[in-house]
Amino acid sequence: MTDHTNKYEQLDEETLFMVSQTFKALSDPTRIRILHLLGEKECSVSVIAEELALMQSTVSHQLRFLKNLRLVKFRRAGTTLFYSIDDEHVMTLLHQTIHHARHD
Amino acid sequence: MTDHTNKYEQLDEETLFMVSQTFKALSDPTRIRILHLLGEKECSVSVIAEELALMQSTVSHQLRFLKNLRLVKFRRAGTTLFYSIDDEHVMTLLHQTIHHARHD
DNA sequence: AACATATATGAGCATATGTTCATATAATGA
DNA sequence: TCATTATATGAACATATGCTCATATATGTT
Repeated sequence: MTDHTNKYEQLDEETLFMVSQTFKALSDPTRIRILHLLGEKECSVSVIAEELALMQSTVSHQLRFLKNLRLVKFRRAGTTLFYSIDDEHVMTLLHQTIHHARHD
Repeated sequence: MTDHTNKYEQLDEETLFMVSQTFKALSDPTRIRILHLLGEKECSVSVIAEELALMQSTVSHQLRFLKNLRLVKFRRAGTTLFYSIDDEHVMTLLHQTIHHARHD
């Protein structure tokens, strides 16, 4: 027999954690600006800092955060590290939301 | 002439704020659980508290937060308030991200 | 090796966030 | 009106967050 009591199915702990982490990454203006810039072009830390008028330290801290969540990756060229997007799905979320914010 | 310097176009302040607010709403496990439940069915405050094992006060505070951002709405029936989803776009973001979290 | 350049990191600080407790408000019924 | 039920609210508190400063690390150059 099919269960017709229709009890609500909770989100499991692990999914809940992953989902909240993903949205947390996108909830800070600085991180949004960094991701949006990296969506346009691969950038070094210093270029990000310059384009967005942020302290090098601030950028570096936020890049570590984004790297831990595997939203960005980097390649080394001498002493310079070039960062780029590593999660297209999250960029899709970002672009959808930017579009939504602008057209409502 | 077209500008070939290809300067990066910043996100404007207002968009940045709206986008970060939207993601902030989705960045907390309690709010995610509430929204996910309301996505299944319209619920009173006390039912939400019971189903999710949360204090009535906690639910009420979070509902105020979500109501301020117009993510939920409510209708009154006597002393009971029935809350429901008021932003399908944000629910789409949530469901996409849940799906993504589960299938990677 | 000594130095310069690019980036990373830890500590300290101010602010933001989420929960709980106690209480207020609102609608209903006796 | 008084009591009851459902919800909202403010204060207090603990924790999380993001920035800045100072400094460490890593690579390349002379």
